[in-house]
Amino acid sequence: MADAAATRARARGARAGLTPSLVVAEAARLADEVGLDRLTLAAVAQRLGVALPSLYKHVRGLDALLQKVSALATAELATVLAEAAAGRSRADAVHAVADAYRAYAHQHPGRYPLTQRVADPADLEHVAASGRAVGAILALLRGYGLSGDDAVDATRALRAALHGFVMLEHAGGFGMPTDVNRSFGQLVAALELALRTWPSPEG
Amino acid sequence: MADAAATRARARGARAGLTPSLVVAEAARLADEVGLDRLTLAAVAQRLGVALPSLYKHVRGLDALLQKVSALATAELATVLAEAAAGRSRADAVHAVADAYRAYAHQHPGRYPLTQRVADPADLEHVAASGRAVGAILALLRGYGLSGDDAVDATRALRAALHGFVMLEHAGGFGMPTDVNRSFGQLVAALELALRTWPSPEG
DNA sequence: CAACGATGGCTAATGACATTAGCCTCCCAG
DNA sequence: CTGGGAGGCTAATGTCATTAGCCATCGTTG
Repeated sequence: MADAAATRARARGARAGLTPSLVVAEAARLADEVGLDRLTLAAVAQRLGVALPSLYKHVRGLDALLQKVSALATAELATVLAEAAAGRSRADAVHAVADAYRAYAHQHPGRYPLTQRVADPADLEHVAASGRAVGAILALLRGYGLSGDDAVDATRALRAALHGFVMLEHAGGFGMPTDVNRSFGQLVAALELALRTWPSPEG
Repeated sequence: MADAAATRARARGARAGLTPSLVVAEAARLADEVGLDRLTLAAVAQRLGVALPSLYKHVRGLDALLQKVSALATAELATVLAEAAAGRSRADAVHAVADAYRAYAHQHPGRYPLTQRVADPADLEHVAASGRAVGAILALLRGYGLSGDDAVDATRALRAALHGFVMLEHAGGFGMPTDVNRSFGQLVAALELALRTWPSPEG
């Protein structure tokens, strides 16, 4: 493996050539492979072929690393959602965005939960990514004529439903063998129905 | 404090009088006070006035303790939901159960997330508690004439929405100052609306 | 082209935890 | 009153995060 060769080379003095971005990218990959709970600085260092403390030259510590992976994942999710919404509107757009959201969570089970971390206000890229993600949802709602507090309520409802579903799904919380894809479609359809008469679901 | 006195007494040989239930109860209390992430065997032992390894006479280890707290919390939540549903039906019942669910999550921020752990099939009490919790939701749906796969879909939708909302809320994911109670009410109303025409939200 | 200083590796030390092993006392059953 | 299980304990081990401090490298600069 190239890693072992590189490690041997560095034993003679060569450098590993790490950067903060490389460390974050490897951490994100690792999280998806082994699970967020097993994302450890020790494991990241091993995968990068360096000793654990070397990582501190690139990230402040474990929590800062998680926060950076959060920023990365949030940016990725925002892009995925925006692409799904492009060229669609109303029910079509809602289902496309919902499916894209769930697909991202499935493809990146390790980093997905980190997308729910609140951005550090000092991390402008992270803040911007969060804004883009919420913006993708808000854009959906414009098709229903929603804005202001109503749009905030509807955004929260969509986020809660999507997040809750993929979390329960990933936790294995759906015991019954009943088709999960169908359940998800029903949930999204239910919300879409409500959007049509928001904010007075009664009418 | 009595704890210190008890500790001194035991230094002379007396026993602490722990039981698995006492340990689990203290762990649950601690989780709510300091957060699930800071629930540690070391902290539980300290609160009970014993050395850390002593806990192993009562629980198999940290993960087993978390699983037992999960069983406790699930049972509590099931009771809360059943009581909320009692004597109500349709929209009245849906809102009461939803409010009770959220209230439990607020009152027990540490143990609430553990209610989403899947029960160990060997832990019959835990399995029963999970069944009661799902049963409380299913009971709601009978008022809408739902059963079979439709009821499964609707149950998943309700659980996902409720779980997602309280998780985002607790994570501080709702940045805007807009009234969160109102948002929750809107979400529940939206789902209730969909239940009326389930499983074809189109109609 | 050589010296320099910042950069990016490293080892060593510390401290929190979980876990296991093994000891010793208490308390109850006989 | 006595023997043994139950329920405490200390000690040892291993993993991990974090900090301190060392040293080689490499780009820059005189």
